Amino acid sequence: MDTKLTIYNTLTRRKEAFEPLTPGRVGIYVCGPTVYGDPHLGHARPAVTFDLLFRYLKASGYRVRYVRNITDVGHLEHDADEGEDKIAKKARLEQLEPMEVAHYYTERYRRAMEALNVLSPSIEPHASGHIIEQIAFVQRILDAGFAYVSNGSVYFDVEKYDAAHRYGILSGRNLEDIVANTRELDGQGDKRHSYDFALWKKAAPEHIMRWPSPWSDGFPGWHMECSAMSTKYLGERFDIHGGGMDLMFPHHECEIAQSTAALGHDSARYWVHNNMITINGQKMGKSLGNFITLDELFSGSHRLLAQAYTPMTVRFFVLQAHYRSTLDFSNEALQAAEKGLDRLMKGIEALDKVKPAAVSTVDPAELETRCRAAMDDDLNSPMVISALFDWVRTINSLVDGKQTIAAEDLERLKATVHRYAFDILGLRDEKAAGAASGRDYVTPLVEMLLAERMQARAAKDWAASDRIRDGLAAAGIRVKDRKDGSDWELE
RNA sequence: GGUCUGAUGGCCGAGUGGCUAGGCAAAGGUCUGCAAAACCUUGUACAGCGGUUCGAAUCCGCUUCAGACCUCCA
Repeated sequence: MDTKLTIYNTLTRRKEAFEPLTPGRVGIYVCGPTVYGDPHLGHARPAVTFDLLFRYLKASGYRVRYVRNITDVGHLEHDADEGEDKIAKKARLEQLEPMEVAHYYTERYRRAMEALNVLSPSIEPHASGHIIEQIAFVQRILDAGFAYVSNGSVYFDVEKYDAAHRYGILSGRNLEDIVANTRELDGQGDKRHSYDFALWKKAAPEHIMRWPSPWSDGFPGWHMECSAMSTKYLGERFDIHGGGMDLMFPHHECEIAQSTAALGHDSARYWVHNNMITINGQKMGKSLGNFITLDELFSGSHRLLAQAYTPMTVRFFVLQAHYRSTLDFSNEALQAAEKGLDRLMKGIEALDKVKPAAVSTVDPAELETRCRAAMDDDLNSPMVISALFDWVRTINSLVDGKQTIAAEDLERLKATVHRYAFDILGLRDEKAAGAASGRDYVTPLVEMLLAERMQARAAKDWAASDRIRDGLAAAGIRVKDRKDGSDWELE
């Protein structure tokens, strides 16, 4: 709780000191995925970004309730009469139950998140499980006079709201801009104005996903779930609301309007938005069809991929850029991340080889100070990584004996490195973990062969030595000679 | 068209009025029977043009270019 965290608040367009509403506790709501497709690289960005925030707040001593929703209903494919739910549409195409589709992709999403070492949120509410709350929320807005019923649907009255509270505070738009720039779409006959948005939609006869309500059999509008569920689980006021920048308008803007209309005040204090991942300079997204799914990334099965990348490489890649910058995908960048991560992990492993000395010529407090300052400065993970890399060099010089460290400082250094690399950045030493499990199995064999090779080398029988090395290499075991023996690792 | 971001060395990517970010690649070196691996050393870049300043990549203006949102999107 002793952080001096500053965080960029989209609402005010500046970095602000973070002060929780309730001392020692933090409530966070983040817009999660719409589960009608495989999670892609773009989904990794907010997941990792807010995981970083979640981890840092927890590591700083806060008790955090982190709510990340699953959207399994409510997003319209098209507006108005064509209002066929995305989930329902896909379901019909594939002859599946909507919930079957939603469940399938929810599981896929969870698995991908687990692979990325993204912690499970405190609560992961489904929109479909909160229809009652959403209906109640719509009713509150109606009661407050900021919505109207039209032909079985309920619409938000943007004009009336704007007069009372001003619409557009998050995205920096005013109503005239919106009027001038909102396209008139077909079939909006039920709305008074094109910029009004649906709170409840009456379902067309063929629409599968539908629930009874006071107004019609239908389904909630696509901004409703976040207002209803954040209020239910975090209260009428909570600390942080996060999501991708592309959600700022209209989604988050409408959320603010809904909450303010129903509650009389805005609910989230800090609005935090991660930037996009781009590919060839363009946003990666389903609408552009240029996205790479996480599974494809992990398996290398996409025409744009030169190779497979481990989940930790992807995580590290995301963490190497600041969350508010765009991050451009390329094989070169992923490969650089892969190698960099490898170097970092090897450096951390080397910590175990450091022998304590009587005095320290290095001060691990420097690392702690730098990492903390970086995290406090709007979650600057690239700076944390930079500090860790500087210390990898220091660790290597400690191993070489060029620098020395006392036992107490060594423990402190280990604790700091682990805290930032593993607990806060959420990295995992995949190779070490994989090797440990594989090693048990093959160790006796490999050790025996390496002993043979040692003898051959001692006898300067290079042919025999190389034969053993090549044989091991063919089995996926890389031999690394040292002065006094050999190390080996599984590919 | 409106609103808003950005332009950093071969690549990715931080930073920000004066001090080496970092990673990858590259070059050199250490080690080594060879190889691999590992480690060490090396980079003076900030779109262009003006302006403010003792000093600007960092602030201001203009120009050019790129992107995001304005429609579902992480």
